[in-house]
Amino acid sequence: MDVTPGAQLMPVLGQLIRIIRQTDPSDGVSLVALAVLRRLESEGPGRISELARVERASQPGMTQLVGRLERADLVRRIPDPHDGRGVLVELTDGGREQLARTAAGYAATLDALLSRLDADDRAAVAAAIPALRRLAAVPAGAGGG
Amino acid sequence: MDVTPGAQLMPVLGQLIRIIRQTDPSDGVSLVALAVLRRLESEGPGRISELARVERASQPGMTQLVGRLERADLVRRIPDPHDGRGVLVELTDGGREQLARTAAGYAATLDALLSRLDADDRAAVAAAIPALRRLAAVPAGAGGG
DNA sequence: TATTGTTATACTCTATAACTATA
DNA sequence: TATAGTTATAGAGTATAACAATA
Repeated sequence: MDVTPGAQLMPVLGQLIRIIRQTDPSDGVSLVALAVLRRLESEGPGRISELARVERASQPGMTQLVGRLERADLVRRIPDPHDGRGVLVELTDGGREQLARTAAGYAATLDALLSRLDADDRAAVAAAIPALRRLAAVPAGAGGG
Repeated sequence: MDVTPGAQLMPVLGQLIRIIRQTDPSDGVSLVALAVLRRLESEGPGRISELARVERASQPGMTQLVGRLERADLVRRIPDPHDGRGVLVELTDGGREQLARTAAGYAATLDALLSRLDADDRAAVAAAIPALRRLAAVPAGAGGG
């Protein structure tokens, strides 16, 4: 067993996430919550089950998260006109503002960190971003090969 | 406000962490727990307060995490011979084995994901790993420049 | 007095199981 | 029967405040 890229990448991801999380807890918008808001903004209203699948949460977990977001007036539930069982979750104006604010806060934390690196390192990170984005977008359940 | 590297990097990190977390929950070893075990292995026994600082957790939070790890026989507490107030946390043999197992599981998840990328993307990620490692190692409290 | 660690308490986040309503 | 969503319940994880013991 040698040191694979995955083995090197993993602790780094954990550490970065912990740094990000601790920087801006005042907003009260967790990373999953933020991901949901972001998705609602870019894709429009979405179903609970779809959000759960895409964000890799359980359906009850997503119900509860949406409940918290609704109580904070960041989203609202509207009935799905095409399926009486379903619910569409929609971003409110407040949710849109909160999304912008929180995302900017988290981004600023990372940019501050990046600013401590030298130019070569910054360039290496920037060059890897599209690849990392594709890495994160690998569909759920995709095994190795 | 344009799209900074931090703004692009942030959602990717969140998504990757969620992927990693959901891949191998059976171990019961969280990412922070894993980071602590890893540190104990590489640096030897450490103080609660030191672990809390390095892993960016509160001191009570670290006490509780160490308590969970101790209950699972992954670490043990020994008195600090140089300071009656202090405690040294030490990895057990079981903890070392669990660390190897869990780290391998998480790494395999990431490597499987990486294997779905094309060669250029994989190279870009590999090239960025040292920079990302330095990014994650920026000391706590270091503001932007 | 300051530091180290623990206990008490509360909250967020998430999961599984059981349930309701619609398809 | 299958699917969409909710409720009930439990547990991990983490924080702040208050405390005990040692320096």
